[in-house]
Amino acid sequence: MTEVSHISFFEVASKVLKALGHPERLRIIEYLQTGEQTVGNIQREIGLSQPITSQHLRYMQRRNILTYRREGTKYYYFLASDFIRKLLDCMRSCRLSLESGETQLLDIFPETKRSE
Amino acid sequence: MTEVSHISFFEVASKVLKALGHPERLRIIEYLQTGEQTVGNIQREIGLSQPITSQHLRYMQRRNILTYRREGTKYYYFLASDFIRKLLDCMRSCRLSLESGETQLLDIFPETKRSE
DNA sequence: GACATATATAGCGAAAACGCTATATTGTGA
DNA sequence: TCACAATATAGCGTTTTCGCTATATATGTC
Repeated sequence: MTEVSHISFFEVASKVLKALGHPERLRIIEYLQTGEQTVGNIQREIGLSQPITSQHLRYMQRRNILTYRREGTKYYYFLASDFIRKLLDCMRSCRLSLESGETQLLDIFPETKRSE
Repeated sequence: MTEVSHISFFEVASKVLKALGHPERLRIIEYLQTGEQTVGNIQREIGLSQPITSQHLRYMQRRNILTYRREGTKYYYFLASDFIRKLLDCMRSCRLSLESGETQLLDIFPETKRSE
């Protein structure tokens, strides 16, 4: 019974959000939604170097977003909790709302050049 | 018609998530869900110093999460887009799922001491 | 034991975030 | 014009990210 009760939702949520605030990590997380994967598979799927992949995975594992299971020399990483899965559901919902045009956000990348 | 089409959802989303990955900023955002507020009100509500408050607001404004409106010497900040509002809805849904016990996440704060 | 495979870890430099103190800017009213 | 109120900005030191290269570790195979 870990007593985390005095830590507010904001502390917890912000920590998770921060950990997901990286494009490659988001891609990894989404990839893992279909189930556990080895480091090698993740690496090839996302297109990252081996150390970078490993570092992102470890980063998220330390923050309890991922866990892993070992089998011989292979490491299978997977989503650590239903909460993360719930969050991913939310993300997908937001994504759809964006892509359908239901909502939009103006110029998250204002540095984007037009016609160059 | 800004052409952001070649920038994937992951880039956009991660940028927003990163910006929200801070407890005080989350609090601010949630506070603004009820409508626009002056810097002073936000500052008092969240309990931050004036410069810190201003900096967080500017940080989020630069990332197009907030916008402001000026009236005399007062600055009214408010949520910049429906997408952000949608995201907040998702957050609330996740929050409820956490608090109701429907989902949980184990030890996001492992450094938390027990009985000390 | 030699070697390959799969993955983790260390170390490093550049960049960004963070919180703080001090100061500048701008509008308002006497 | 002077002073005040509301807010922004600058500058600084510390910490955290980030991506990279190089190396270590552990397991399986011959």
